[in-house]
Amino acid sequence: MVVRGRPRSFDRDAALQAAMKTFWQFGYEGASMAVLTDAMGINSPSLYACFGSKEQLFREAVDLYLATEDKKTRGTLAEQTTARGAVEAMLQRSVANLTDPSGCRGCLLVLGDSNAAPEHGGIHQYLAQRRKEIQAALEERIKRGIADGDVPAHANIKAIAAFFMTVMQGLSLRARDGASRESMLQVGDAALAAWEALVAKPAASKPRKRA
Amino acid sequence: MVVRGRPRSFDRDAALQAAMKTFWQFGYEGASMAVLTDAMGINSPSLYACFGSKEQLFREAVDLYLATEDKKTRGTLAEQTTARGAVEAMLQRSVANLTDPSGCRGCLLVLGDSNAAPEHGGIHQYLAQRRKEIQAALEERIKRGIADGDVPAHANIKAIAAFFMTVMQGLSLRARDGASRESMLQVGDAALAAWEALVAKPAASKPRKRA
DNA sequence: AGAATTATGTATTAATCGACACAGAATTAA
DNA sequence: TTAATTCTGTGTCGATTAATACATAATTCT
Repeated sequence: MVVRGRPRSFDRDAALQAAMKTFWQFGYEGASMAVLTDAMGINSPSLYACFGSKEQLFREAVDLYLATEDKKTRGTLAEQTTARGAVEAMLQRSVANLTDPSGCRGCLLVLGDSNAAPEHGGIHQYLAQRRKEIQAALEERIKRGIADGDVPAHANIKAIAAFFMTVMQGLSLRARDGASRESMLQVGDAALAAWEALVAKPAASKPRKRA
Repeated sequence: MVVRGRPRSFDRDAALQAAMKTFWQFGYEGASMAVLTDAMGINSPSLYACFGSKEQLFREAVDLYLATEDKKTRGTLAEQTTARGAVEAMLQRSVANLTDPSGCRGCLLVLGDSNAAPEHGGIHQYLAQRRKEIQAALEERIKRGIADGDVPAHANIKAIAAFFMTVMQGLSLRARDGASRESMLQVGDAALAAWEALVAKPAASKPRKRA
């Protein structure tokens, strides 16, 4: 099946990857059409004809990000033999990703919709959903740890996953602020230091006073 | 000393507070002049005559935020008798602040410059400096814990402070995403669970393999 | 070849951005 | 009262935003 009219003069995949890196670096609103078309090497009519709109382009860029950058991080979850090892590897892999030397610091999923413009609620919801999925994957990995026997059965899975997600989101902000990889690894280690206490403590109502 | 010309017809402090809440809710770029002047109840020439520019207004708003909202959080650091208690109180106070029921969720210092528009580098630097000061205050509080004897002398102060700052920054993001106060308190508790391990471990080079 | 189809480049659209010109209003000083 | 001063409201400035109109180029189908 051959397409009929004038053939496209640019590589769609390459243009999408350029768009992804641009969104990664500047966020959704920060990546203006002028910046995007310049980075992609095309004019705006070509962009709209090929991708529909800026928002649809962004969604495709996010999907590409998930399929490439983020997949490596999530892959580490499955590889490790214990839940703790998986979280440790995830943190280290995440820091490596966040301090990308090519200039795209931070996580597209976290910083892409950083300014909450109400008219771009679709963007916000789309990313929030993706973040939710990642947290769910983390919960599943911890649950597997219970099945494997390396995590106590009474561990508060949701709280533990929320904690490590919060740390990774905070690391995204600090990466964008120029934090060194070394200092971020230290933060990851510090978070991991909570592991034993977290899995040991049952999901009790919070005792605000302690001995 | 009486001012000469036509008197100002609005309350400067009230207008500044309205601006602060607007910046708090929308961030620097999200708070457009139209939104600001509407919230402040004045026209843009009055805003410029009174505050200079949008950027100067933002800096004054940040200062007001520090002097009011954030001061309460920092005050808890000094009140507590131990460094651990101070961090615990800080986390709880921070969560309360981040889940402000008036609709301003998250921290102005963290989310105010969320989109890194290169032309607004001054805004970014200003907030980054304020965040740095807060982290320094946290380091000082832990250092005091060493002096008071409730923190081991070999504790890695900078790493501990960076860790809890990272958690609080992550909590800002999750607050903006609508996380419940309950879930955020759980995250704070989880972070605090790392305390004993953190202060116990000397600032050694990271042993990536563990028993 | 000629019609049909699709992409490209130039130029432009309406809307919004931050910022300000200007005239009139409100006050004090002389 | 008159001049000087300062603030207010209307209106608008040039720049930038995302998104297209339009004519032309390049390809396939008949």
